[in-house]
Amino acid sequence: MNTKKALAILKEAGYKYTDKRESILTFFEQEDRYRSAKDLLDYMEARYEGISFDTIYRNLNLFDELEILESTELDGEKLYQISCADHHHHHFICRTCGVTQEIDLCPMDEIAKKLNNYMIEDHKFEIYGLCPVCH
Amino acid sequence: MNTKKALAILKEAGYKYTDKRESILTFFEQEDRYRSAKDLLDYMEARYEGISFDTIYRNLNLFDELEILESTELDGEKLYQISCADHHHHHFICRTCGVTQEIDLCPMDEIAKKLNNYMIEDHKFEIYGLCPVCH
DNA sequence: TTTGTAAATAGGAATGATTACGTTTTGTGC
DNA sequence: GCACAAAACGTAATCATTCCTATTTACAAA
Repeated sequence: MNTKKALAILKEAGYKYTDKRESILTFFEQEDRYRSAKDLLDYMEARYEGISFDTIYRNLNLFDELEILESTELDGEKLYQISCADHHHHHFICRTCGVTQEIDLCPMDEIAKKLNNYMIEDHKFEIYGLCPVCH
Repeated sequence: MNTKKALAILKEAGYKYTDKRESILTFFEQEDRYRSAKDLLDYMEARYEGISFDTIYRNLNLFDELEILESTELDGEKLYQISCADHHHHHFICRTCGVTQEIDLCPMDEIAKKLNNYMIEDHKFEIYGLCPVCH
């Protein structure tokens, strides 16, 4: 995923192109790791004085829906990063810097068989720790 | 885990025995599924007029630390249930009623090998959906 | 049984993340 | 350029949780 592709997805879905949206995408493309709404707000406030929470959160939710971003929830805070692959995968997540490492192994197929009468909607498999740089 | 064993753990760790703590344990023993702080508060308020948030949250955190309860975080809310096994395991969790089904399969051993330079602290593997009763 | 004291609780304020909402501004198709 | 719907502003509200101080209580030692 890159800014160009993301703006195409937005246009396709009938959303407007704004400079704030482009900035948000640039932020996530540059960072390429999990970042919080607060992190984005700090970045945006430096560029757009008086930007509102509404703009931050509305766009984060929108981009998440459109799968331009992927999200997770850690210690009571939602985190977002630029969508990193088009196939099913999981992540190692660095608790210090938010960097992720893709994990392609997923045990769901095996497990689904054992949950016969259960309706499985989704699942979360994440590994937490410190990346090589942070420890 | 049952109330008796939990009270023994409390005593062992030097914590006091109070009727509120016993009530909290009774609640989770009866429920035997993930419940929120709010659920517990409702239960406790019916029994102890004017019980404070502090008592609810302090004891939830304490019981979680002592592994009398196990916890997870779902949709921005912490959930707790009575500790259900003494070996490593994961859960299917029903989104409607909070009932859990133990999953003994864990792919971490295989994955740890692939994350050579990473310091792995912990991991979360949860399956969400509807239990046989709720769908 | 009484007493000292550290732990537990009450009551409510504070915090932090997120959502809501009425008003104003701005992109975009015509 | 114009009209209109979407986006953003500014700020209040909400929700879960934590924090704080005064008061009460459980428990152990005398």
